[in-house]
Amino acid sequence: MRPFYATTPIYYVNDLPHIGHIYTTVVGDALTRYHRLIGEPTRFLTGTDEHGQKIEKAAAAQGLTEIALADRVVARYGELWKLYEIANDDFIRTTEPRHRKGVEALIARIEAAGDFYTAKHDGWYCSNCEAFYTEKELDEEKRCPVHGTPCTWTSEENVFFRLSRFAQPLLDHIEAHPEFIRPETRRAEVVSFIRGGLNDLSVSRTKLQWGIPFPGRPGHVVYVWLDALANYVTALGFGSGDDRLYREFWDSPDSVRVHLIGKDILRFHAVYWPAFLLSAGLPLPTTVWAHGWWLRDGRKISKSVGAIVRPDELVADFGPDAVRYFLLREMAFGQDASFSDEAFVARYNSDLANDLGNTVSRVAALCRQSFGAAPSVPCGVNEVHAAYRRIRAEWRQALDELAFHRALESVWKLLSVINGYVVSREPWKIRKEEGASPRLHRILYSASEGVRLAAVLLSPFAPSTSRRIFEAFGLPAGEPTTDDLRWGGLVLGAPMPESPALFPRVDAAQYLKGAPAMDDDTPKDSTSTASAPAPAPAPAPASPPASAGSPSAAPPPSEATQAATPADTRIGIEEFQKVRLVTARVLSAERVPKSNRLMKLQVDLGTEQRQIVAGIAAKYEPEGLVGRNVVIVANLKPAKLMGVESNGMVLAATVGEAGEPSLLEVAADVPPGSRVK
RNA sequence: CGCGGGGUGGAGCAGCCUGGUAGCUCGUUGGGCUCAUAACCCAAAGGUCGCAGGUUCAAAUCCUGCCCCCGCAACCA
Repeated sequence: MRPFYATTPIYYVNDLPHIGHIYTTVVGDALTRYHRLIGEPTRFLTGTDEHGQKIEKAAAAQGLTEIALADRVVARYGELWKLYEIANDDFIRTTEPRHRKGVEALIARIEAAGDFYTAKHDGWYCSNCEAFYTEKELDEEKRCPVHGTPCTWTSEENVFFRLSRFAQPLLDHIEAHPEFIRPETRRAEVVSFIRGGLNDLSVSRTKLQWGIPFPGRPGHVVYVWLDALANYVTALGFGSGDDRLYREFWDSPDSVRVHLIGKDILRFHAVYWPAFLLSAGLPLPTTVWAHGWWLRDGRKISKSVGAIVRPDELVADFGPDAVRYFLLREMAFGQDASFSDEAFVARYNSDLANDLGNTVSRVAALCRQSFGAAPSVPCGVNEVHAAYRRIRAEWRQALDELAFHRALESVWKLLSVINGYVVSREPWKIRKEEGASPRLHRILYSASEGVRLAAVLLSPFAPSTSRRIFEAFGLPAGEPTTDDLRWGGLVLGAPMPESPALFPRVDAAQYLKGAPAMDDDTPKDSTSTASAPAPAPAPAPASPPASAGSPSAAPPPSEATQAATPADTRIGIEEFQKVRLVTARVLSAERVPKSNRLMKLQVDLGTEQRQIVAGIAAKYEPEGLVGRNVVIVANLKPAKLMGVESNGMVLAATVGEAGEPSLLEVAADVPPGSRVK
């Protein structure tokens, strides 16, 4: 019995929960449930990363204390995980005393190993990333490559970690443990990164207060990543008086320790974290598993159809298991996958309604009609049983490789075998001819037992659906155990309650049309959102992965956090008049080189001529622009876009999801420079 | 040389690590069944596995080069 320990990254509380977070967490939950099902001691951890400058700033901006801000987001995660039936054993917050103690203990060990030193560190610092960049990484404006915001030349004394010492040990470890970084492509990525040379890592900050004070270095706060990564052991009681869990799940030769992460935070988990552990003389994780990203397939049909359906809405409409199933089935684990409403509804109808739901109700109905209860004569030799043995092996192998999509495929194979079996035996005919004969009992026993076992195999993925299936066959609805994986668990003659359809079919066309319509028509009076779990964090096309937040992670979150405040955003006429709108004629237009959106325009304002850069190149051709009479904002401060100066702004309507521009134009006889108001 | 993903029957994908009859879902066509959520079962049609070389008895799979799509980022002042 190898103890199994799975973790998600701890999520940065400056970020709202999105599909990436949900995905990683659902994966961790399913994986842990699987290991529990096969009889291993398990532990599943998730949590939140709450320190760092971004939090400090965000809290200040909202007039809250940092901890109050974090509390809010943590509450949200709590609801979300409940909604998705995430059975995490623990939830760690980096602001908890137990975490701080653990971090101090970890640092003490690294310190004792002599792997810290203090040095003056200057460089270009991005406060969003909380990281330094080299000249090379910045553009001429010294802007951060991640955020595009200006970096500041900063000079501070930092504590450094001798990361450079660990290049070879890490390579050796990776070499000796093929399962350490998966999938393979990620492993190669890390190896080449390490071979490129490792610089010592600055692991303290003096510019902020919101963090764990660096032991023995007054004025220094522990760098967020060193702080955050440590959660995987601090949550087990590392460095505390009671480290039993730590000894069982981490510091034991048997235990299997899996970090599930998004591929964007690979470096932190596969290089920095193991290096910290090596230095501290602690065991490394068994496997760092980097999954892919959920991309949004936006362009299939016109934008009005199937544009945006958020996981929240899907859960409301279809239940958490449908979403869990979709996430785990649709993505080949490790690769990117795309999230589209069409695919969701298709899977829902064909897999969940037709295959799973229908098979359950079909077999259950046959039993009820024939016996008014579960079959009471067992059967041990039949094709369902034979197929099950094969399928269970496939299922296990797939799950041991974290190939959730294949494991689910196996379960569906079993369903198909059951359906084929039922058709070939035609129990409805037997019932008419022989009544409730022993033969009929045996046949329906095989089918029912197949359904029960399918539900057991499905339980890590869709726990509540499994329970409902058990109930339908009069079985106890608890979490299944190893014994339940054996053929023969059906309770003979158990009363079978009438049960509603597991997954009622939906009309795909109607649904895809209907869903966005609600978005468009309803003028969103803010009160109507009350029933929806969370206002959708509406960001762009791709859902960034679930990151343990910070440096490499997603762009700064939108202001959606404030949500629900129906502030009066109307302005007075005076304010509007500050904006000087005039008409202008386009004299010439050319694309800005290397840009796919920017167009450089020379326009005539009547009294003057000026250059404006507009983000319309995706839609308009230069030739088609010349001579047009457009409306511009004339009194806008000049700015540089991709190095090209822009003196004003061309007005255009923004159409649809993609934000396609449609130029505002006025009649040809309006002279350039006419005031627009 | 910014980072990354991908090109496999009509659509969406798996298989590639660990070479050896090309597989799944949806769709199409024909048949069956009527217990079941207009669900289910059987069968069929449909593929130069992006291109070109190479390694090999054998390549979708390994190596080299090339072409093409897509996402992110940089820019929609």
